[in-house]
Amino acid sequence: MASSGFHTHDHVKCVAEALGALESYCQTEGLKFTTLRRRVFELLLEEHKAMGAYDILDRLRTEGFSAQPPVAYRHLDFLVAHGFAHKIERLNAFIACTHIGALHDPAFLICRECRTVSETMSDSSILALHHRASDADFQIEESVVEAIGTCPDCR
Amino acid sequence: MASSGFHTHDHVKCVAEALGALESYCQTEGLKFTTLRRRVFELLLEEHKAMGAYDILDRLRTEGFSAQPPVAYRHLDFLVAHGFAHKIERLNAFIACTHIGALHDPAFLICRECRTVSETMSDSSILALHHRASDADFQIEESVVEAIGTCPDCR
DNA sequence: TCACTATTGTTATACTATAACATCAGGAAA
DNA sequence: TTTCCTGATGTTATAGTATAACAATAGTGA
Ligand SMILES: [Zn+2]
Ligand SMILES: [Zn+2]
Ligand SMILES: [Zn+2]
Ligand SMILES: [Zn+2]
Repeated sequence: MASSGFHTHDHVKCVAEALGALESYCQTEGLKFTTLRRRVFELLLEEHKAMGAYDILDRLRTEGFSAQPPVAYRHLDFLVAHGFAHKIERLNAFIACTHIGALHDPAFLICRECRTVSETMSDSSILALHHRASDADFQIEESVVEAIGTCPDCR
Repeated sequence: MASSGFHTHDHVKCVAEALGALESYCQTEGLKFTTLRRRVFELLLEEHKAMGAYDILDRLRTEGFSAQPPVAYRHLDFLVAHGFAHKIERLNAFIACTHIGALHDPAFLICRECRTVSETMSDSSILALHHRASDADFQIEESVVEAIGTCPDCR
């Protein structure tokens, strides 16, 4: 068991399921489950903490991969585009999705000390905005809901 | 009348009130209402659109002010710290607050085409995240709620 | 074989933000 | 008045984040 999203869970299973989901997604969509795609996702999955693109890059470099900025961004963007990761705007960083396969507008609890992130599938604050948006004839395409604070472990 | 937040309003009055609020705030807090503070705020107030720090800088430069990055960030940070502006994380840009003086957790509707922003005062009690946060013994210190889409004018 | 497409490699550059320190102006204390 | 302190501004340099553009490669199917 490991701490995640500020509660304990079976993280080994958590990682295995996520990797399995990416592999079968790639198969059914005709995408390649390449070494780098897998490895970048594994790095994001190691802990439930936000990682910057350049953190990823440093890890890849020590493992002997090519480590120019575009390789990190390419694979992170791939994961985000297909719903396996999210960008945390407040931190300019990335996190593995913990609700893979579910259509969702994620909301995050982010510890400013340790960068641990807990993901929720939706949040009523965005519903209020949807209401206001329809009043204004505004079409919401994407939402960012992030709460920054300190987690129990960092207090 | 001008369009703002996707609805018409008296923008001349809107600007005048905001500048007046900053001036009296500075007086009561013993802060100086300097030319640059005033000018940066005026630039943000020109339209209800998010402006990047370097957009501000370009404007200052054409007006003969010193235009090194720290001058833009210093005054933008000043406005944000005292509640007269907000940072739009999704755009790495800034916007004048439209609810000056009110304690609020703002939420934004942001047009991806024209960068026009409409600000809502979200009642933080409606955040489902707060509920989840207290379950997890997580203390929220700050929130980011942004919806990105297209406004009526850009369709 | 050939052509096509997806993926990866590489160089260069753009965009965003802050650290650190020098200078200046105004007000309070000596 | 002179000195000192504080807040504000000026300036240089650098750190951190992200993308454009194009070359090379590998696999697929005609
Ligand atoms: Zn886990
Ligand atoms: Zn998710
Ligand atoms: Zn207005
Ligand atoms: Zn506001």
